[in-house]
Amino acid sequence: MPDHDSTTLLTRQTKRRRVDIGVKRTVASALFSHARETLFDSMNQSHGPDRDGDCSLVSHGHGGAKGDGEKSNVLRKLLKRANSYEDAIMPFPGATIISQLLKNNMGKNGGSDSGFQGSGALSSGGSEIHAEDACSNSSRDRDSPSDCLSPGPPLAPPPSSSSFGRPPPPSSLSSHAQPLSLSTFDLDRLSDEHLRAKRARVENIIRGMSHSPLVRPNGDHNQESNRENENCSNNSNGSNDHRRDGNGHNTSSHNHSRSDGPSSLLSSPGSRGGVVGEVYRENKRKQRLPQQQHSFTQLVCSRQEQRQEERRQLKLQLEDMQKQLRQLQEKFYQIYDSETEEEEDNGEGGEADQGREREEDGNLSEDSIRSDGLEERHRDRGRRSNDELSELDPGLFLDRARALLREQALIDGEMEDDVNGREVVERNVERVMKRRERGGRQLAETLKQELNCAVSQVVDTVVKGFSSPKAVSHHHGCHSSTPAAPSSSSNSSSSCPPPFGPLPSLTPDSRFGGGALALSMNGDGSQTPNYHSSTQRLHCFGDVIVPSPLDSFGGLSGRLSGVPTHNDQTEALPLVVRKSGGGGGGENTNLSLPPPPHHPSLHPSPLTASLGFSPPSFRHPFPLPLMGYPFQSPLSHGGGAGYPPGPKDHHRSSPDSMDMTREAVSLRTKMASLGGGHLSHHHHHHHHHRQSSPGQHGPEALSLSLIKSECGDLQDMADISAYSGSTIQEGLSPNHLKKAKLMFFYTRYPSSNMLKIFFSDVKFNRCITSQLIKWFSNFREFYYIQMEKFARQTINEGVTASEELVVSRDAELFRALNMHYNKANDFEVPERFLEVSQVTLREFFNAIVAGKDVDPSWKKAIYKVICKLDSEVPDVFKSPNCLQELLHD
DNA sequence: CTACGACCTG
DNA sequence: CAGGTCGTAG
Repeated sequence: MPDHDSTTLLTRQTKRRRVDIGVKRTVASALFSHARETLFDSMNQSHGPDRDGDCSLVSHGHGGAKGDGEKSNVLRKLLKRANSYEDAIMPFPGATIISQLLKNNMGKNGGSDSGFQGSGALSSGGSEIHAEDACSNSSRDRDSPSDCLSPGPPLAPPPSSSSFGRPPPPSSLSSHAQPLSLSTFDLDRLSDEHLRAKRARVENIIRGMSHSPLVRPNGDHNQESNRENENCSNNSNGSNDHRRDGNGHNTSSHNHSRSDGPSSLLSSPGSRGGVVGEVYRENKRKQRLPQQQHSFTQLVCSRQEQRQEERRQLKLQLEDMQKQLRQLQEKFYQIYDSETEEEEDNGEGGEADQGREREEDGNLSEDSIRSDGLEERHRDRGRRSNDELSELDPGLFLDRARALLREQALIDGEMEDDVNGREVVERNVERVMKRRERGGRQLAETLKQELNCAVSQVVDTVVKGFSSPKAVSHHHGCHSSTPAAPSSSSNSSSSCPPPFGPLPSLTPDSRFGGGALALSMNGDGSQTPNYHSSTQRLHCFGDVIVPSPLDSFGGLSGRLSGVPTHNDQTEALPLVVRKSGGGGGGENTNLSLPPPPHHPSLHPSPLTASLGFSPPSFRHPFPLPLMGYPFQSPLSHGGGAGYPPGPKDHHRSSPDSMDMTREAVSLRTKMASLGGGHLSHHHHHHHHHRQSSPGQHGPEALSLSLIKSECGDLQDMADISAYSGSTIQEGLSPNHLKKAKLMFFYTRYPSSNMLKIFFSDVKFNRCITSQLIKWFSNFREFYYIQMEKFARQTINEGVTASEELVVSRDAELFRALNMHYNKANDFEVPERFLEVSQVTLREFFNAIVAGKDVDPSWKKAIYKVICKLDSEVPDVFKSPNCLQELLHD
């Protein structure tokens, strides 16, 4: 028998080789990348002119394109300087504006806490920003001939190294530190007097800005300045350096040590090093020197003032928005809290798990949980006070959100970034509106996310335009090399998932079991569908996952010293997440996915924005409970025994068992399971399930969904999400699987129509259908394998006549089959199945004996025969409760 | 092009 | 069991 097998196998094996793992992903990513590109383009366009304008401002009279470039550089330097000052003032230079805003809002609760969060945001967001800026800078530099090194390699490496090097370092501080080192640019030529005067002015301005609302345009500036420093300051022995000894001394020698981690905190951004770098700098200097300091100062000042004005306005707007957001969030949280409490009872038990579940609930599956409790919420609504209701009303929400978004968009427009921002906003709004029509509640959920995303995006965009109008690179030279797919996918996922920080961060934690750490992550990563190289993934994890979780969870975990009230966290989280999530933060959410940040993609704002709206499905934080959940578990223990739903879930939940692949694989099932438990009858179960599952699976689900948006089409996803929220439950549960197995005793080749009839309790979509079909396909596979195996076995045993073959209930073959399709043995296998099995076995036997198995497709004939042996499936199977009825017998 | 099935792989 | 590929049929 072995001979046959081997031959056939060999003949067949020649073909398949998986080249690409992510076809579907490609599609999604393509979308993202496209969006991103669009964004970038628009950004560039808008900024390009802007840039020139800026230059003109400065350079008028001094003439010459070169002059412009030089001046702009000077300006940048000045700005940088200002930023550096700010940094000194600001606890977390790297923090994004949003985070700053958050801090402000949270300010009441406590500086320390807010600070912490900010730092968290910084770690992830900051790095990204840096990277982005680096990219833009590099490109920009290229523009000016004299100013830069050749476009190629020299420039490219630094950015990437910085981006990669930074995050990994355990302490988020490292990221902060970078910005600080900015001071080392070469203004050596400038006289001290001038410098001081300038500094004083800038400082004043900045202080003023920083004092009130922490909003500061630096985020990008820092990055930019960093870049600048890298480019120009390396050789500066600088008079400037005296202020920051740390920076000065480490200029060239320590530059590369950034990646080393903490030690590099104060080190300057790194020189491109080498002779080339020196030459490059020299050129720069020469260009700049000729310029007149005075005019510079004035120009700079005026420029600064203008900016300040704009900033102030922006600031105000942002603050407003933040407040509104906060309100919304609070509302949500209120609801959420109440719900969670209700559901809390479900607690699955183990103390050990408690902690984790909590975390997950808090962070990760907030949304999911909520979505689960949609129905309950509805009821709750009735109980809630009117004002709350009004607040919660989706319509109101939407309106408000719209207004906010529009406002922001307008602002953006002023800033010249509007095109993109607006589009993004509008799109988001539109989407929101669409959803509204679909399902009220879900909407709210989504809206929340949308708002966060949109706001963050807009803010980012605006800020960016502000802080680094010139920084806008034509292109992300760095990115170019990056695979669009990965970054896009990750981004997409990230962009929205983190409606409230928790989601993203949680994933990582839960997934890796908190203690997992980078190492374990790596392992997991490898299993995950390949989005990026393992290395990249690792980086991502290190970057995103580690830092953000801590920060975001700080409150929950209690790691943070003065964890403020729950509310505080909620507020802060979203922002934090947003930052990270939005730009790179998204990565958090994706966590599992390769974060865009690492890649050159680093474009925080643009990417985020684009991602934000792209895949609606991604945004859904739905728990996507695994199929593991028997709606009847409570009712029928018997059924449960066979497929212990609980166990499965637990198993998956456990960090060790976390098998990305499996998880990913089961996406469809999970999605289906969303509604799975639900069946009209047992709402309780359903809820219970959800609760437990969301926490446990939330992360996976998210990542999965992201990974395989496949199920597809956005359409499907949307449908699913809709279902989850609505009464129409959809999804395949373990019970469905069991039912399918039992049905296999009657039919081996059920038509899709039949499946629809017999799984009427499932909302059918492409995914579900294909999944069911796949199930039966798998059943058949097993069935035929067994048949062939036993046929060969009997042949080997010397049986010569197929007539001797009889399949009885005590036959080994039957036992094997029964074990597979009726493990619990609680179902009486129809006699017909025995007959069919016997026929099949004999067919195989005869075919093998006849030597037909040499033909690669020798089984087809058998299939043809067997497919005609399907019998009617009892009507009982049409009932959703069939399992109970059948098994009880 | 989609749908479906077989086959292979994990 | 699910994912993927490939081949085929409509």
